[in-house]
Amino acid sequence: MAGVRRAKAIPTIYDVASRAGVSIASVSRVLNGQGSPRAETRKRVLRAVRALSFVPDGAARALSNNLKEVVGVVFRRGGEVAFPDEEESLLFMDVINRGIEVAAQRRGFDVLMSSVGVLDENVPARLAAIAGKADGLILHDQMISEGEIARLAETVPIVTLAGRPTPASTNVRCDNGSGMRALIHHLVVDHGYRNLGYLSGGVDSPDNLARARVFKSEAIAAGAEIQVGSSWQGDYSAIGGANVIASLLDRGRDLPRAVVCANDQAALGAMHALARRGIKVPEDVAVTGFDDVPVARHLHPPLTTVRQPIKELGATAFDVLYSRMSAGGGEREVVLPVQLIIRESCGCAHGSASSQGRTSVASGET
Amino acid sequence: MAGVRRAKAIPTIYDVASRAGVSIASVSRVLNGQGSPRAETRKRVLRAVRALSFVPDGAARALSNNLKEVVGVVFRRGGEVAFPDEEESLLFMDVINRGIEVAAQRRGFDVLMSSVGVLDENVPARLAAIAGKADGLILHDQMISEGEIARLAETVPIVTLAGRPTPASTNVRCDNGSGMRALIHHLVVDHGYRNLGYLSGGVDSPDNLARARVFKSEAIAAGAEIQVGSSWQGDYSAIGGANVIASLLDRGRDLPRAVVCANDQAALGAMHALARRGIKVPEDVAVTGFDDVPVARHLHPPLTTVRQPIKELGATAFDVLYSRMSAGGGEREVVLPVQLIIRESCGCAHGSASSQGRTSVASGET
DNA sequence: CGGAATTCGGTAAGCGCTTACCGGTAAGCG
DNA sequence: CGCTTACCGGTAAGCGCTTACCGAATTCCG
Repeated sequence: MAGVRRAKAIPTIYDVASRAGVSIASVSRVLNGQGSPRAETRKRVLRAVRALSFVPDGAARALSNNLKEVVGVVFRRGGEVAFPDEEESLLFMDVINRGIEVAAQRRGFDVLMSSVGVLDENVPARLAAIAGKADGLILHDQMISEGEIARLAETVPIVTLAGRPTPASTNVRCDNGSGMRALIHHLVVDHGYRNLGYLSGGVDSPDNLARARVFKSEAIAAGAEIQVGSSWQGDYSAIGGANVIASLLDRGRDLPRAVVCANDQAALGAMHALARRGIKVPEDVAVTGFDDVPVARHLHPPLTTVRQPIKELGATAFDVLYSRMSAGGGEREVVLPVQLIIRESCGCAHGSASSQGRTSVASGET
Repeated sequence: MAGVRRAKAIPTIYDVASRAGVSIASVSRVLNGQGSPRAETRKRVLRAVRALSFVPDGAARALSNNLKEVVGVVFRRGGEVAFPDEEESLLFMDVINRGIEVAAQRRGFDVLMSSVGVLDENVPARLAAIAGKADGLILHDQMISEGEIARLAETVPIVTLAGRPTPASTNVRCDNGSGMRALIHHLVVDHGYRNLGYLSGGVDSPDNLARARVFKSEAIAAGAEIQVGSSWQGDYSAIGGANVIASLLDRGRDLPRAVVCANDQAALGAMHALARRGIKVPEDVAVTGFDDVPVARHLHPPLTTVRQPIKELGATAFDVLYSRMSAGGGEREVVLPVQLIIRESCGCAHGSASSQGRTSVASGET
């Protein structure tokens, strides 16, 4: 525990009260607009507040009100950054967080951020610490088991992002199914690719699982061949994506006509690896991503991907959490629509219509 | 004020104590590792804690310890986003925030984020609200007057980023002087440009002022002509930068050989505007930025700029704040070194050494 | 084996705020 | 003019936790 302990005596409500010549109740009342203090009283209190630069202590208010007006957001801090472009992709979460922040602001809440390192042990304890400082929690990724979520959810309302709903928590995610469906349709039907590979993301990621599932069923339904499996196992990172491609090539495997990546970062890595071997994208192999992080449009060629409504994801997470806090319960899952963003890495020509919408909304299972 | 009020009775330390058959003091002691509870006692407490999923209330702890272990970070939420590339540039602050978060983590602190809209009135009140919830404050930008900072600083320690030191607060910034000096040297001496314009940032920004000042003195000392003034007034935004260039052109003014922009975003806007008029960068006009945001290297041509140690800026801000919290007082200003990043927008050829370091450290005034 | 030195752990006093409750004063009314 | 009704504002309890203080139980030593 830190050795900090503020020393200087900062003014309390008692100081204000005595300086204004009223009781602490009156001070509190004028500060919170409760009751109906006389104009005279109000004026004196306000004067004293100003004179002392009084700022009411949030902890005391929270304790008294049983409401902190703080929502905790926990996310994973990545390991090392291997690709120069990767760092900015990390910012995917930052955009979500902005969304959360803006939504929280509307309700007078502030956002308490806390990252946990990939190799931090005792994550549940860290989460509990945050939980104690907040009225509710938003969890990025799958950072703890469902059982642990359930247990924590007994203490604070919880909303997960790109996780899995539990009886005690709501999950907010994008419509992986429709996105992948639209993507495969474009690749197989529009471009006529007959052989696709799925470069997967984290094994335990629900998003990845959903994308993989739809990839398979949709590609097969469209009559294309697919390549999946352990040699196609990535981890959402650029370096992971590059490794998959590199080792496939090292073992002399034939690459499919199109590599569908679980997310943009993996696609970025894959494209690097391909470029290093002199394989042309999209002429030799098409590559697609998922997410539409800002850098996607700057890649060479610009990345065809599925856009997630990133900011809305965050805002929705907060709104759902807020309603859980006030009402309790609530839906188990909220699904936001995605949009297919066609650029050039899929094989579409430079000048062609660069963005074809394909939007779908769902609110049940995918 | 929100109408939320948690209903479900969450367990308190009393519940734990009675379930474990000990006093609340003992519970507190085993939870905080104070005193020397007997193994038996400890075991029973821990069991009860587990059984109840007890999480100590942060507000109560904070109140009792007079330490919240929370640091508030306040930043400006931008207005509308005009250029597609701009959104990601906004993330400049997010990187700083990451730095803060990581440093905070090391001390067991969490970060309370709060943005204030450009047109939010009553900013001081919002700041006070954050101040009440935190042990210290980190302020991005110049969001309130020095007088207000001083007043707030009576209540909580304050560190500003890219602001101005006050008797009561420390400022953390990068070494604008050396960066600008290196840049001008490169432009005038290496490239031989004799005529430079400074596309300025926000008028009241200390960073902008410092950069402008050194731009002038250095360019003049090097024997170059300069263009500055109200027609060169931008506001750090891409749209602002574009407008400056556009209106200069509209009025038939001759552009200088090189446009030195106050930051990367303005440079981005300027390059857009130039491109729209068919003016070639860097052949006709060279353009440079400041900050080295991630997108800088993706521009066409890649942007020559001055790199700020963004993450370190954040980490340093926290460290300084932390020492202020524990010790009080502390230095008035901390200056971090920058590095000139030479890419192509200054006129350097594609294949040439793409990054020439020029680093300098300072810790006083620039 | 008795008294002193230790150890543990319980009791209670806050930390700074909100608010239920109630008493006092002033206004309203017959 | 006396009594009821409102209206203000003060007193005090309590939010959940930490910890100073002290008594009880245990251990140690002469």
